[in-house]
Order: sequence, then C-alpha cells, then structure tokens
Amino acid sequence: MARAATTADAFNAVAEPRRRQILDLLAGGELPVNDLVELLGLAQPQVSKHLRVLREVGLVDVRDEGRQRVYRVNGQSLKPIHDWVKNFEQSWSQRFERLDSVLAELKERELGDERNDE
Amino acid sequence: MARAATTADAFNAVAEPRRRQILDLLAGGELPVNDLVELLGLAQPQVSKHLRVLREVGLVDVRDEGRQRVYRVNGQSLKPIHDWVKNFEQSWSQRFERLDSVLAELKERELGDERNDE
DNA sequence: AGAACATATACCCATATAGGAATATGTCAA
DNA sequence: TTGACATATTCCTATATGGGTATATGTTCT
Repeated sequence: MARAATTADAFNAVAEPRRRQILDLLAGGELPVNDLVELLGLAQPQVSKHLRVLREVGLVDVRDEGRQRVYRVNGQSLKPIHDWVKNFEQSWSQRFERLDSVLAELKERELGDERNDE
Repeated sequence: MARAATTADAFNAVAEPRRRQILDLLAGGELPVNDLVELLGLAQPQVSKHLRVLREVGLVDVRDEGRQRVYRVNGQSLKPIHDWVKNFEQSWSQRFERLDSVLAELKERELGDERNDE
C-alpha cells in the first residue's frame, strides 16, 4: 500500500507546507486564486491543485465572483487535529508542569499522613 | 517532485493514522515494541518502521532494557503543530464565538452613540 | 556455543504524489 | 464574435511510501 491520499483527511492535507501557507494567507481574509499565486510565488496550476485538496477535505470554501473564484478558510476542519494534539500539550506546557508539581505535593502530603497514622 | 518525506517534520510523520495511534498508546506510559505490536495488531516490522519515523522526527525516544527497546513519547515535537493549529481555533471555539458576539454588541452600541451624536 | 527471544533492516511492489508544461473551461469586454 | 483574463484540468516524471516477507543484529538463558 502506498501513503494515504492527501485528500484522506485534514492531517494529510496539512502535511504539505504550501497548503499550510495558503491557509495562513486565507486566515487574513478571503482571497481570489491570483492573489494567492502572487503571494506564494508559485505557478497558478500548482495553487489550483493545492486548493482542490484543501477543498476536498473541507478546509476551504469557494465563492464565485465574476470570473474570479474567491477562497476562504474553514478552520472547523482543523478541529480534529487540535483535539488530538491537545492531549499531548502537557508535555511542553508550563501550565501543566505547575499542575504536576501541585499533584506531587498533594501526594507527598498524603504519604506524610499515612506515616502519621502508623 | 514527490511528496515530502514522512520524516521531514512532525506534520508529515503524524499524517499516518498508525503513527498517531502509537503516540496515543505511548501517552499512557512507555512500552516495548512487542507490546505495541500486540496492541496495534500490526506486524512487528511495520511497527518498527513506524517507530523509526517517529524517532527521526523526535516524537519518541528509546531506551534499551535488556533485549527490549522501550519507547516513550516526546510530545515536545508536537508543539509546532499545536501552535499552528491554535491560530485557527476561533473558527470553531464556542469561547471565541461569544467573544465575537460581545464585539458585535460593542460595535452596535458604538454605532448607536454615533447616531445620538448627530 | 547454541537456542530462543526481541527488534531492526532489506527487498519487492502498487500507489499517490508535487511540480512543470500544455491545454481546457468559463467569464467579461469591445 | 473575438480576444483577454481567471482558473481548472490533463499529462508527464521522479520519488517516497506502507505493507508483506525474509533476514540480519543483538541479547539472554542453558
């Protein structure tokens, strides 16, 4: 079997740096394809192809405006990624480190009580 | 050019569902390869290969223990993903929706004041 | 040393790329 | 209608993949 399709889910779609860049640009507001082409410094077909992938996983929506196609981000589709990564946040978050120390202290105190009971 | 290597960064490494599953399992505590093999119901070589990818992007660390190799998660490497996704959180978060409505209300009131000034 | 166990690596293959180039489709303007 | 503009699609190619299978490496036990 080969690697999963880029259109399989948001995880795969977003693995490509260009596509993340596109989403970053669209985060500032909707944009027509040509603006993206200029901002990315990428050939137009490549941009259209990236946009297709993003569309297929629901990360962007399109709107027709004259002969332009205006794209906008739909961050909702990123929620699964956010939810998954969040479970590992304690690995680096200062906040959780403090929580850990509090729990450790509670445990210490608990042990102390036990010792007193003996 | 082909797709970026799975070892290019955490984004690519984590695009594979099996590898996310491995990280989920390791989140509960370090595990030797064979335990992962059983828990995943996958062949041992495939697991070792997935672990290699995770190692190369720093998502897991290994420790030798007798003839076993015990893997543990290193969530730190997920921070870039967390940071990137966080910028889009307002797209789905209830919290931000309420913030939006508050801002909308403020704007309304401001407009009302302007009308009163005229 | 030899066997059993634990893990990693090598090799094969079908598949999906990402970018380049050419072209098709669709819309507006004269 | 014809041409210019905006975007999408098609075709090409080199490349990396994930699983299957066989095998190599390394460790412990007898």
